[in-house]
Amino acid sequence: MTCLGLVDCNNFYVSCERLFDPGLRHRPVVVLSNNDGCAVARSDEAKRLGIRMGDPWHLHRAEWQRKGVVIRSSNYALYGDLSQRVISILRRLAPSVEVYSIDEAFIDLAGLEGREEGIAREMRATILQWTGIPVSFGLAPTKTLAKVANRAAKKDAGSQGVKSLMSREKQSDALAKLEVEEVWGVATRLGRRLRALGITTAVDLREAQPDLLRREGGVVVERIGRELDGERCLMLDEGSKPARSIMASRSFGRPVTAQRELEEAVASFVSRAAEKLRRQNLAAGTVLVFVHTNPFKTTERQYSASDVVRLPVASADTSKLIHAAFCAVRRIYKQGYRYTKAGVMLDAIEPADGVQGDLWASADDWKGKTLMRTVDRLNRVWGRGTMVMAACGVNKRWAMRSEHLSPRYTTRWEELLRV
DNA sequence: TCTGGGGTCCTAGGACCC
DNA sequence: TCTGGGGTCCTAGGACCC
Repeated sequence: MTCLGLVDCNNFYVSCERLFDPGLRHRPVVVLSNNDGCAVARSDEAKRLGIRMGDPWHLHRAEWQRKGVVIRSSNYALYGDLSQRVISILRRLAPSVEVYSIDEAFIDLAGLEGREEGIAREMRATILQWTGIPVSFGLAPTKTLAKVANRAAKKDAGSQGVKSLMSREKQSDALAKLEVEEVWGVATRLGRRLRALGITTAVDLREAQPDLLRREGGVVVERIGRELDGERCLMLDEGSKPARSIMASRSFGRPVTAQRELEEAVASFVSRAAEKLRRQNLAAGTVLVFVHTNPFKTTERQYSASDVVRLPVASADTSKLIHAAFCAVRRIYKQGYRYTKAGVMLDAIEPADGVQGDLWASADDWKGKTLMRTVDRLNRVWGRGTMVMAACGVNKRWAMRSEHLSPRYTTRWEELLRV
């Protein structure tokens, strides 16, 4: 059985702040979001005080002060830099690494089975020594189980930051203790539906029939169930895919009412998003603008709207994108409302050289050369690991169109042709 | 006065084509 | 003008993640 590791930096933003201010150690620390809006990271001490993710600062300010909580505004440049350092060490130590988020990565430990715990402990010590960032390792045969393992590594002090769920018995133990909503990919909505079926713990989800899960929650939930059962459905994805959408948005510090002000904000969002676009050598085909009033002010009149403008030709040119965005603003702006947030989303993204984003092989050609050529082109254009529309598995009724017929996806044409 | 800012994937369903 | 199977492509919106 092959082994995956999930490496997760502990309370990442807080750990970063502590590196540069050791006086923060052993104290309750909270890092706030942009505009100092709400808590986005808490130290263990802060968590013990009952401070939750997303707690708004302005509502808890006095209370936190009383409890001696140290507050920090976020510094994403710093976190990004430290994240890169951790990742580069991982890349040196592991054969393949998938960066999942700013503070998490999956690593492949295939071929190291039996020694994975020792190896993880060594990696952990190295990362701590070289960067000062404490990390936790979860080891398991699938990504979803590795998530469970990682959580156990953090919760269980005796594990010292490394937890292996490579054996079925250990998996059963850990899953029995886990509420279904705590499984990666299940949140309140899906949790509610699963509970209605009598599935209340992660182990229930593992034991459930895949076709039941398919019927109730689609391919996503089926996949989660199989993954918990030790079947690998989510593969390690090393190739960093080009972005499919790029967004820039902000809450305003104070309510905005004039169209003029909205336009100014939108123009700055577009220019930021366009920069990101160009840095990745991409162009956008559509520009979406959204605005809304303060949803927390239930007594005020609410309004929210969005509008998409299609460009005749995909572009990364800031002025063209701004022009499109202003058309959208003109359509959605209404006088008399107090806007507190707006944003811009660039979509229909394609490589700047003008090659179309989606590549198709029609069903007639499934066994033929066209498919091979399509996948080939796909790999050339997008890099590897990006084809998601192709499914392998039972395939009698291709009329299902975009329904994914298999819980597994692949970009390897050998595998596609085998279907 | 003040409640983040990004993203991804999947599904349903409509318009349209041969 | 209608029938109908088979298929493409796109969009909106839901759900989730960090």
